[in-house]
Amino acid sequence: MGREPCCDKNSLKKGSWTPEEDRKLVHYIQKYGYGNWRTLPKNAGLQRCGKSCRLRWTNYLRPDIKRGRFSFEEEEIIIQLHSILGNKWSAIAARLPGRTDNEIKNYWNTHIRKILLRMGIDPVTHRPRLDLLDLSWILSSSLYNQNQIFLNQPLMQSNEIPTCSVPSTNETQLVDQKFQSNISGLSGYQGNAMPSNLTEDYMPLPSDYNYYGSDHQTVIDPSLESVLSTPLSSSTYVNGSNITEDERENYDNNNLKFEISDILDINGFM
DNA sequence: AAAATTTCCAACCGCGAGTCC
DNA sequence: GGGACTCGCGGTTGGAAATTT
Repeated sequence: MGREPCCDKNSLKKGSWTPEEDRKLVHYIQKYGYGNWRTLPKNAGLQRCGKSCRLRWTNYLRPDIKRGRFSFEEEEIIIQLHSILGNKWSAIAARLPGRTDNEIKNYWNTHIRKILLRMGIDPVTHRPRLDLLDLSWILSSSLYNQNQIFLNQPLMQSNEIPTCSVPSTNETQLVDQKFQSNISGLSGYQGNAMPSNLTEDYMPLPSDYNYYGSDHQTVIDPSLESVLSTPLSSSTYVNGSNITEDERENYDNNNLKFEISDILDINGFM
């Protein structure tokens, strides 16, 4: 009748793993493999539940795990796949060699989700929502106060449809279209329900631009700088060349100027 | 310098699907 | 056939580290 419980929970250790426990787990798996998580802890001399061992191995100890910050390309893939798959972290992780579902999930929740919310994008639907846009952040930014770049930025191309000052249903749609168009210009991102015929008209950004990367907003608001930052790696590729952190930051900042103004026709709200 | 607050992420929890007995 | 179990997944949390006051 059934199986024995996988472990006696009362005698098991919980919490952070010690280097010694890691060593035991790695040593055992290297020698015998990890076929049966139920019996592994006992055989390996660990006072842990098999579930905890599996998690520790798959999320941390596996030799093929890539550690360090996510690259532009990886961030692009995550956003693109999330727009298609939703919170299917394991499915997303399957397409990012060396990254775990837990790591991607954490990165999404701590970095990307915040960026999308500040930009007025619903992180669930990947569609713009004005009620999510953090206008206070835009208006209080040093960039706006000092240079009013948002206002001076040429918002539209001559062939674009002008927006009116009071958001109407049509304008909401237009903002939506402009938003999707800009997002679609970012390499890799396609979003949902993007009107494909608008793409070229509304694509002021280079094809290798990354919209999430624009959250390196030191110029806008230094307090937000860390939002996209992850430690360790000191350089990143942009346009096929290696750049420093500062260069990446500047790159992102420059793109933000375009991005916010294009996403929202700020003039219409002033 | 210290306290308070925020951020980040490793690890835990609970659930559903599939498997075992 | 069905209850007990494993496995894998996604959501949540605890606490360390970083940042701000």
